[in-house]
Amino acid sequence: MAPTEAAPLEAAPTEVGRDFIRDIVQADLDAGRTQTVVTRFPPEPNGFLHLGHAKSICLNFGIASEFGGACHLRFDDTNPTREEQLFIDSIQRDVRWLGFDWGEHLHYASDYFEQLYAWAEHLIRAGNAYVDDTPPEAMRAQRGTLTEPGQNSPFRYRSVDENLDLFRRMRSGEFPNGARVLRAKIDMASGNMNLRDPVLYRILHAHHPRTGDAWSIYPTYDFAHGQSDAIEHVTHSVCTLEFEDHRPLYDWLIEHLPVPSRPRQYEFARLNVSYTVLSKRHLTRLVTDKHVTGWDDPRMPTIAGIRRRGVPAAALREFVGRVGVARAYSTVDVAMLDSAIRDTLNPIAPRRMAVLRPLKLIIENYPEGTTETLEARNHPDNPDAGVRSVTFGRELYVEQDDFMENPPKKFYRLSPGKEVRLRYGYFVTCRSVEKGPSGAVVALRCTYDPASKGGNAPDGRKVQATLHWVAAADTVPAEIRLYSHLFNRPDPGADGDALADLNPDSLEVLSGCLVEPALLDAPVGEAVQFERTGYFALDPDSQPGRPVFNRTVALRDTWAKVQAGTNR
RNA sequence: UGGGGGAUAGUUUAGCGGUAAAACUCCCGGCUCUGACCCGGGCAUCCUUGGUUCGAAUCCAGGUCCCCCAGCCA
Repeated sequence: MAPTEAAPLEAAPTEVGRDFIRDIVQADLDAGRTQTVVTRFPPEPNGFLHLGHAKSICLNFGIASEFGGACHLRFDDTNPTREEQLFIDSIQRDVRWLGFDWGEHLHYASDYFEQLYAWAEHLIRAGNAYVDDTPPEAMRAQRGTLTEPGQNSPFRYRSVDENLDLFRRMRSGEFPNGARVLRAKIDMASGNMNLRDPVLYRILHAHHPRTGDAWSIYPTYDFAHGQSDAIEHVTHSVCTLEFEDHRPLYDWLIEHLPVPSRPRQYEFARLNVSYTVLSKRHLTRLVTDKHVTGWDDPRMPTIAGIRRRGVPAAALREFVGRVGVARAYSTVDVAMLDSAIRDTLNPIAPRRMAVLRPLKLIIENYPEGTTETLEARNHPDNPDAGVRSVTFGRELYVEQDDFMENPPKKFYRLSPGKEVRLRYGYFVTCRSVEKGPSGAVVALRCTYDPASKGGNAPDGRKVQATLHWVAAADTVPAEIRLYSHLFNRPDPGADGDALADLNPDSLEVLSGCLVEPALLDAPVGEAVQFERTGYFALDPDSQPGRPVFNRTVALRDTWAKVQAGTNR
């Protein structure tokens, strides 16, 4: 039977049930509760975006594109005392780099200040909000505790007219910071602290990056967020778990205001990653206290730092996809990130040779004063990547780690009497070593087998190891920066101050590295594989003829594990 | 007896009454002109105690542990 017409008329089966939020969206669509899905990514522009934001960005923009909807980028700029244009710019750059497009939908909560203000008056008129003159400390005392109900403010029963008058005067700038606030009149005895007459507006004589000095009062997050969602017709307002307690307030405001749409808030567990921190507070401190060189320090878990390290956006998306979305508190092993980076880079990264810690190798039977050109593949599995020329000669450099004078049993690499292959080159055998005054090996004296040119011996004999190398006659000096975990424990700060857990060795700068000349053409930020070592990307700090490379991620190193095991 | 959430391998996640699935890590082995990649194999008292059921990670009841909330931050 040839079921020629069996192809379903429906488009490819929608990928349903990938996580509980997508389940909800699908169900809303199926039930007709939602016509077009609208999500939003709502950062406050007070810092750089990090891995945690990447999860939220992929979720919100991902849902929008999977369900044929839209995702807005909205700046939650309701607190001018901590927000800067620098962050607004960096956030847009990072979201774009991650591969997402908000189209026409670049919004700011500050765009809605006038509307929000009108709604505040609406609440006052309905007797649902009041101006409170209680000083902050007294207000805190009146709020009660987790186990005791709060006390009503003495200002709670002001007349609508008085409230309106005072609120307008707050707006006009008549009162100093902190003199009064506008509060929702809900329930001072609620078990949910957010419902104990939450503050909706506060007086802030501060210059706003976008509205300048037009306002002397600013809405709080709670008063701005849900209403902004409603104005933009956001259908699914996805945020992290710590806002769960705010949902009843979110809903209360939506229900008491004449908003144009009915958004719903859903929460998921925020991302935590081992050996790093993802709180703005900590990241800001790392930058301001100069524990790192900046927000884009390659050790930082920021998008900018990760990008500078050489990680492609696709790797971040892959990582986020592997991590999943759920409501359970969790900390992802940073090894999962590394794995996603390697898996993304392996099929596409061009191969090059670079010697990080050079050790001279002299081929005694190679004709002096001559060199030759060999062909090296740019990718082992992809012939389309082509080949390049590398220079071979009598004097070469190999990796110090690739030689041991007294090797342990499982050491495959070079040692006196041992034969190995130089990648794309010849078989060489170590005959003797030269030592410096301190007794350290400074050069290896070897012989080569001219018949093994290209990497294979005609007699079919095998070698256990293939080493990368660089020719003394044709090499470029480079600086290479090796990065490791910023913190030296998987849960920084678990015992107190996270900064006390900083890893003092998170950056190792290698200055005497030698790389093949083809690397001079490497584009900034795009990782290449240094064979047998790892993925590296050119850093903007590079000078002409003096490249600087960042290690994006190391290759898996089974030998290092074996060694670590035997040393124990 | 404040309110709100969460517990599935070392780590994330799937499972939605039919006898635990995937990725990462780790261990063993194979392959290899990268000790990479790749390919085999291994690694789970489903927090706990009871109950319902022919059958429970899934349903019910009671415990335990963990997280969030007392900003005029978001």
